[in-house]
Amino acid sequence: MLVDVNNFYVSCERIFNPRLRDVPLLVLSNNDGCAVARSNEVKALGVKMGTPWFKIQDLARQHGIIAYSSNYTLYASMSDRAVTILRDICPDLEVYSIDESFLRVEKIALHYGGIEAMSHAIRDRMQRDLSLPVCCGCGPSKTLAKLANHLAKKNPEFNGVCDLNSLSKSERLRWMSRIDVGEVWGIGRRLAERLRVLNIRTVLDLRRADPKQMRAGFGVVMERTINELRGVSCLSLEEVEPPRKQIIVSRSFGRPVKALSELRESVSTYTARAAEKLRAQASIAAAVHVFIHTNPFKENMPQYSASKSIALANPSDDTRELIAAAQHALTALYRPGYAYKKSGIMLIGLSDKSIQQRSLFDDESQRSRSSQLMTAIDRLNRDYGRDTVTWGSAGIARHWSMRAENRSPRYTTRWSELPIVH
DNA sequence: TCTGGGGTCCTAGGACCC
DNA sequence: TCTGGGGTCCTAGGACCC
Repeated sequence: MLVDVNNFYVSCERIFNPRLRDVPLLVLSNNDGCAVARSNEVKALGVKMGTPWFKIQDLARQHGIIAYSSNYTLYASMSDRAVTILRDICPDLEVYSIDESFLRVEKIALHYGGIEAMSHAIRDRMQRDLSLPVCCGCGPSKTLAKLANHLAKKNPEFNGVCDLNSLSKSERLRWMSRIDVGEVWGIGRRLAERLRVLNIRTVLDLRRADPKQMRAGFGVVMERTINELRGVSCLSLEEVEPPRKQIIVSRSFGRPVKALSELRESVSTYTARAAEKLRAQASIAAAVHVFIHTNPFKENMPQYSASKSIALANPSDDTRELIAAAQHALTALYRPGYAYKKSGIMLIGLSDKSIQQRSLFDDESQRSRSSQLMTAIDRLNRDYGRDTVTWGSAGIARHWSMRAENRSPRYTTRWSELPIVH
């Protein structure tokens, strides 16, 4: 079963601010760039996912669309609560994204008197405990559960719940013949285009294609997708989240940045954040990759885009070493005279900290001091809030930082931002 | 003024080994 | 006329997901 929150970010904003409930509401990407979540009212006005905010503003004024900056602290916190509830109902669970989980339900559903009853129990509980609307889709493979979820979401007659197993075969095929092939999980824009050339236009067309033959033309992923559509499960439930293989932190700037000193602050800030994530999953990085670029949408401005990797002498999770490497890369990349729009860093070549290869000149005492220092800093920042202890090179004023002009309070994670009831 | 951020997997091709 | 067979590792690029 796939459980998916409807319009997740928008729904989070509505929990603590009931005034937002019946108005057209948008949530914008970082830097207030484009629409990443839309209420049903906004979808009805024809606003597409990813539309730049400045292109919607006239429409917004006409129809009273309200736009919020994204509040990832709130969304992550609500996501954690949702997963806690789902795990309580069904422990065989894979967290697939911030607002979706796959559940293995065949046994547990029996206690609820079937999948449909279980689905409604999930919907009621999410509504009652979190004020979050969800849809449940169920099928014999992940791809079919995804498809069922799509049906539940788009067709009111399903009432938010669709179990493909409970439909007759002819009903299943009829629904499949009505859905565009591009809606299938794993079929993106490019593949959908290529499939249409072969006259494969609907989910049913794809289901009828020959898996072996399609593998030759499209690769193994396509073969799996077709088999999954036929009810042959090829993708397993991944209950334990594997550690990340790379960690990226990057942001667009709130305004164009020209000075190397400001780029340096941004790169240190992002590296420090990436290093925290690295330590949180008990990994070390073998190399640091830095990139900077100008605004590609400004076609009449001089463009520059560059990136560079620096390998560390010894894989590390020490913010000081990672920042030093990142700054070294930035020095090599920087060209004066450009208006930079974005910088970012990647930690790559990640491996488990507990099995690290030491070098001939390794200094055990230094290494242990480094670990203790990083642990202490992480704990201070966790207990007393981000940036309680910060890095000098990351700057203080940070005039380059991203725009977020209408962010809601962090209702669930800050004492000072708790909602107040009058 | 103005267009996000963070990931994964697969494949082809090159370089190299014996 | 005419130049093997079997393998690994790495990287870049393309596709996808939310």
